Amino acid sequence: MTTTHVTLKDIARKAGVSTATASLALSGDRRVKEKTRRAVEEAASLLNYVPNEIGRSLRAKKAETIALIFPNTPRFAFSHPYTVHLLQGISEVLVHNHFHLLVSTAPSEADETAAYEKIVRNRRADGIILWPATVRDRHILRILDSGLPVVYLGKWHDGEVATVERDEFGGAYKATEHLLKQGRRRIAHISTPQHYQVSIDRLAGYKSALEDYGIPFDPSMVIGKDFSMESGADAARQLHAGGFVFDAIFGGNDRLAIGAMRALQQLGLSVPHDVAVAGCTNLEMGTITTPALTTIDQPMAQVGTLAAQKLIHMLNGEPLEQRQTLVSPQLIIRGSCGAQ
Amino acid sequence: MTTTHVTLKDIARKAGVSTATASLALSGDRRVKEKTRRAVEEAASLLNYVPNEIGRSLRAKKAETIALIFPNTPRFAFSHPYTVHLLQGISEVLVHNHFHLLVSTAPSEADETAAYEKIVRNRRADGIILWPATVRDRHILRILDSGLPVVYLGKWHDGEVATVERDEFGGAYKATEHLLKQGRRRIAHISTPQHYQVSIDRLAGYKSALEDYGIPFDPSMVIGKDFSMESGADAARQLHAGGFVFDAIFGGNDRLAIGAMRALQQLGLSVPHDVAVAGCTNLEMGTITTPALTTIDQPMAQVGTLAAQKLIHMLNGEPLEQRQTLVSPQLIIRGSCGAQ
DNA sequence: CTGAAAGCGCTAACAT
DNA sequence: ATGTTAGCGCTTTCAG
Repeated sequence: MTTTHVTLKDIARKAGVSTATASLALSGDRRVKEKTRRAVEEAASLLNYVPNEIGRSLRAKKAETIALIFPNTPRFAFSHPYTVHLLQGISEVLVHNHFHLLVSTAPSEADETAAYEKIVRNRRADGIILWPATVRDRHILRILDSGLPVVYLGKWHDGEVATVERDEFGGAYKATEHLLKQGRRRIAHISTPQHYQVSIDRLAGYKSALEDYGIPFDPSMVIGKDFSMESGADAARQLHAGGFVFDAIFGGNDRLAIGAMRALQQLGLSVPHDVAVAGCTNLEMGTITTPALTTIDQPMAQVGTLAAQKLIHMLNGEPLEQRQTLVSPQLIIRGSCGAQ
Repeated sequence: MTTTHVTLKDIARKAGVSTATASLALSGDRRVKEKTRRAVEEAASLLNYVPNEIGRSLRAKKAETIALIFPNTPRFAFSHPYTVHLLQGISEVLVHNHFHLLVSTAPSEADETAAYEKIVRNRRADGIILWPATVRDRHILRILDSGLPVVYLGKWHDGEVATVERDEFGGAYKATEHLLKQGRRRIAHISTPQHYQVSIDRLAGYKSALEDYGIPFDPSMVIGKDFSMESGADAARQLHAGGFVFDAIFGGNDRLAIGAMRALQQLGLSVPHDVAVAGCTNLEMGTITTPALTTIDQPMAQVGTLAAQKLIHMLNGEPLEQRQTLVSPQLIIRGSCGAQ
């Protein structure tokens, strides 16, 4: 039960040297005599010395810590399907570089600013990986302005800020194109709330694919919902009840797509025969539907890895090969679109 | 672009007082004159002062941070189905108590000790929430011995250590009992690796229910697998091919149960008519199988909440109402067992 | 009511 | 080769 903390002073005394020498010895500085070094090391291991990183941080003005900031409540942050993969990718890099990971969420939607400020300016972290909030969020600017190194996980207009961005536009394009390639021409889209950049991008990707295939965009084929399976089912029923002619649905995420698919089946329609369905986010759930869901996989672990690496480079003062990185999604073809 | 950090000294100078007075003023100490306080506060807000928490921590010998330690690699830690809910529960408490959350994983299975030691003794965190490792993990003892307040998220024999434990035994019991109540008598169990405490507990709960209903335990009805759907399918095929008579399966987790269910259906068996299936862990995926999966829900967000609250109490030197808390799982009845 | 001084644990410039 | 000193930013006696 080692309750009291053993400090450098303790081991210096034990080894019969000054704290300065002890410090140098432990850092392996060659100015200190071999014999002294050994004495110090022995004392350290004997007393089970572990340096107090707070003291070290204060001195060095760095914390060897990076913060992952979600400008959202914990509830939102940790229910997002991407979060775990992101955490995994980030952790893998950090753990190998001996950095700590601080995970920060906001107490409430109202109270964001305070939370940001605190993390950003209190020197608890040397750099920040910032999850994008809703597009209107003005607080982000503060973080970006704070002077701390930041990697932003989304689109940013200003070429100065480092980003790792996934290509949601391209993903949506691929999914829609896949439907088009299966001969579908009346493709509906269930969109997620448009104050998220990803929602905007997915809608745009969908439109762009239609355009490239000469299909005029029909706003009545886009139906806006939130993120749940139930919403997807609603949307499908709504499309059906509205008497719209449609032979495919591109869901703004997998939950929407799965909800829609099941609702269609309950209405007696066949997927993919009557309506092909594609999703986006690659939930494990999509592997067990009948038919299994064609979807878009975003390499979120890779996003995390790249972001962490980029940040560490910045902290080391090393030049970045690219300030802004775009990672490519992958189309996962399963049965729900009729290919395969 | 606030690059240079503004310190207490800066605002003291600006307000024309000493740093001591400035500090007192900002902390709202009533010894300082109203007028001075206002001057200091004004200077602070003018210069956009945010206290350096590293300095404060060094002084106060606490970090206002708690660490969540997974004695596992990031890959393992963040692919566990419970993790996100746990994080959510913990974050919610911490964010309201102005604590930071450090999430710590191990670089590799071999390198655990170093990782633990560092977090535990370097004073980066004031307390620890510890995710259980495999039962043989001896390093845990070090953490528990470190003198830092710890809340352990599992079973611990010693009544001294604070725990928040979910009742996996009870969950397995409930699931098995539910099958028994549906009149099933030949219940197989697909178990997860037995070097995890939860696996042992679930197997024990299963056995105990059988016993209470007067069914002799038959070891050949337990088949050990890992965690995946494919393993569940394997197990089901193996049971089927082995010519065992069985009318129900209790899966050691939902993936195993779902895999098994689907394999059985592919073999032409009906679920629940021929074989009832119950799982355990309540994945969203279980809601969309046909039939939907009966399962056990462990309130992991609540586990997180309780653990964080308990730890904060300990840090505040407040007495704990209970050192060890057991949270109760809930049986979620859906179609796969024939009830409902 | 306010300021001077000390010190948390560490490291680095500067002596010796 | 090692020790002395100073200081990172903060809080808290202790004097005044």
